[in-house]
Amino acid sequence: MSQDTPDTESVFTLLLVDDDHDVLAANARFLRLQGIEVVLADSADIALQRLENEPVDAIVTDLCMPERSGLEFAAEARIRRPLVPIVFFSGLASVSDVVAAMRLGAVDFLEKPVEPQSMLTTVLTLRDRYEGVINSQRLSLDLADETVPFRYRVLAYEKLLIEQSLSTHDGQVGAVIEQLQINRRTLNDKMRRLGIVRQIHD
Amino acid sequence: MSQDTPDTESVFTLLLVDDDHDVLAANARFLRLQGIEVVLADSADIALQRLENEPVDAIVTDLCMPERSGLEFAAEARIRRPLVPIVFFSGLASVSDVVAAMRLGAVDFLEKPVEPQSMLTTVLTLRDRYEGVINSQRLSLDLADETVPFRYRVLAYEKLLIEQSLSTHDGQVGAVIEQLQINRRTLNDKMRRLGIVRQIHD
DNA sequence: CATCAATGGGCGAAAATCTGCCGATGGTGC
DNA sequence: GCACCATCGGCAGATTTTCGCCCATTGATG
Repeated sequence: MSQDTPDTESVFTLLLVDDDHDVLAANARFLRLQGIEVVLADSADIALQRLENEPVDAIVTDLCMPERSGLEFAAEARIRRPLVPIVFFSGLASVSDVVAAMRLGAVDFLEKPVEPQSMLTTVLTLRDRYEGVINSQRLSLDLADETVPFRYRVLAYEKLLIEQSLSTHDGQVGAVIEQLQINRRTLNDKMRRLGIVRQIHD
Repeated sequence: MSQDTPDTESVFTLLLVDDDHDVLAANARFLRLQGIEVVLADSADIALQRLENEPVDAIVTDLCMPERSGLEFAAEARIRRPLVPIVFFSGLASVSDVVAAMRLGAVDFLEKPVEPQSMLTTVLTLRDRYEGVINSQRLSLDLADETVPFRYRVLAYEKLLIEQSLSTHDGQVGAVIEQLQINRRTLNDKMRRLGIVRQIHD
């Protein structure tokens, strides 16, 4: 509802990962000047921690990092937040790196040196998509915990999908049925089982 | 069940696209020797025609072609056959080309000169996946695609969870059972249904 | 060769889910 | 009031999934 609370649900937050502190700080400053909320991490481990503890809506990460590479990090991040878009950047990317990154669900791949402008464009695209697709629901569900049993994780995902579709269609169940190609009766049952409450905002 | 029957009831057909006739013919001969059903096209236009008129289960195409590039072709192909996997190969691929290709749903990207063996491996992978797809409807892993029906998206997520867990535990099924807290029998069934192949790297 | 651990899979009963049929509710327009 | 539309839910049969029991295979070990 409100918009200037420090952590509303409507704030779009970017997780920026780079082991080079100077580049990290410079990029962060630039993005913040453009009004993007940025969270920083100078290693994959830190990034994973932040990902678990803070609401993150998109990730921009370096590919080459000591200890854990960007690819490994992305794989881990994927487990915790399957729907958060990831953008890579790197100077020495081989074709197979790019393929691997895209397979992990990368949205884009920027080449170093990254033009501030092109990074901004990419991030703004992510934000627009975020605004468009998800309004009220936060992308980061608590699918985080690896100790959560398989069944519950799948249920959480089902719930997320339905809530997402509901919110993009303004609570229209009929539209959800059509989009998800799911039987009406089944959808009703699932909503009740998963505790999904349809709310129409007029 | 079966594995080396020359013409199984489920015929897997590959569409091979390359503007270089010699390369095209050579690759086709090689693949046919391996028992792959191959359909040829020496241009994007021809390929699109064939795609419309003949049953094609996978596409392998050159990226650089006169008139219409591999990317444009793939985009068109995508419209006509959204679920057919596409593999690109090219000698001079830029990062942005690879990104564009993967976005168009490419499954892999091979670099020229293409080793016959690696092309074969890729194609065989496609065929295996195709077999799995036959069994459990279709499962082209696309967690982001919103046009994919609910059920398939959930199945894709289940597959992702299991594969992730498998890979973090180095293929140890026992560890997966423990982590996901899933019944061993159920896991086995799901793996078979979802076409998950456990691969141990020693 | 016997044994053990890990895994895959057939069988079948129990459980869960899907889904068509039908009635109920609430809002809108005539 | 009545027709219409969108939605929800009970009921029950069809379908799918789960999972215990039991056995086969494989690879390592004694």
